[in-house]
Amino acid sequence: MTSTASGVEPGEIELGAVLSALADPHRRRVIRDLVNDADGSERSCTSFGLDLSKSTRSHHFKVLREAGLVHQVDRGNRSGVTLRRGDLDRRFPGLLALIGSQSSD
Amino acid sequence: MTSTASGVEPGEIELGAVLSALADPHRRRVIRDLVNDADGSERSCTSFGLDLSKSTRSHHFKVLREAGLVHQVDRGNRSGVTLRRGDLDRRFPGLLALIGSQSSD
DNA sequence: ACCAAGGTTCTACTTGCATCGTACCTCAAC
DNA sequence: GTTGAGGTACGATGCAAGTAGAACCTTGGT
Repeated sequence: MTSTASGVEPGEIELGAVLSALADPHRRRVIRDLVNDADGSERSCTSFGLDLSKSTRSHHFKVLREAGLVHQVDRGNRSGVTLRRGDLDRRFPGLLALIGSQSSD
Repeated sequence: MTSTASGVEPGEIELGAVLSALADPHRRRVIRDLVNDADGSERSCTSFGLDLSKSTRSHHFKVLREAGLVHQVDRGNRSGVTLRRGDLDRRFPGLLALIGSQSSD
């Protein structure tokens, strides 16, 4: 029903949760791709080419969502994942640029 | 014997390891304190007020060392911990500033 | 010479986390 | 309306990580 879906408040984003989320290579790859996408672009969970079972993939997006890194819009069929660029740049300036600039490690 | 003690090469510092290291609150606190210290200042492991057993404390400094975040000089009695500010700023610009600016979360 | 304090290593325990399979839901397409 | 694909939730499992205690080493201070 196009709800905003379980994300923390902009002011509640915690550095520990963000760093834990970004410590995982798969999740970091998702964020890197989103950073380098056009601003506000919406992608589905499967579009990142993660080589994982779909339950594991869903889990990782839940972590990203609960850490406050992405918004996820329920479109019934698929789900629209967007980077919370504004909130993140405001709270952790330079972080997204850093993630986006890394080649793959 | 004042050896340089098990640190990765400047070019070998990996973002994943750094983020994993910083995901832990205790380790993040150590780095935050070091960032806000005078440049190149050397501190002992106990000087950070970590409420942990000394074996656990030693473990955390090993993680920081192996991730490339700190150098540790063996002075026999105590140990001199220093932040690898130059290497880190060069490789991950903005990261240390980010950690240093966080109050405590 | 002794003792206390700072560190490291080893071992062990416990918790957390990544992973997957299954079941279930929603919608788009045929 | 049935099927298939995208997602979520739950339960189970296996490995990684945080924690601490004990034994040991080194050195500064008494």
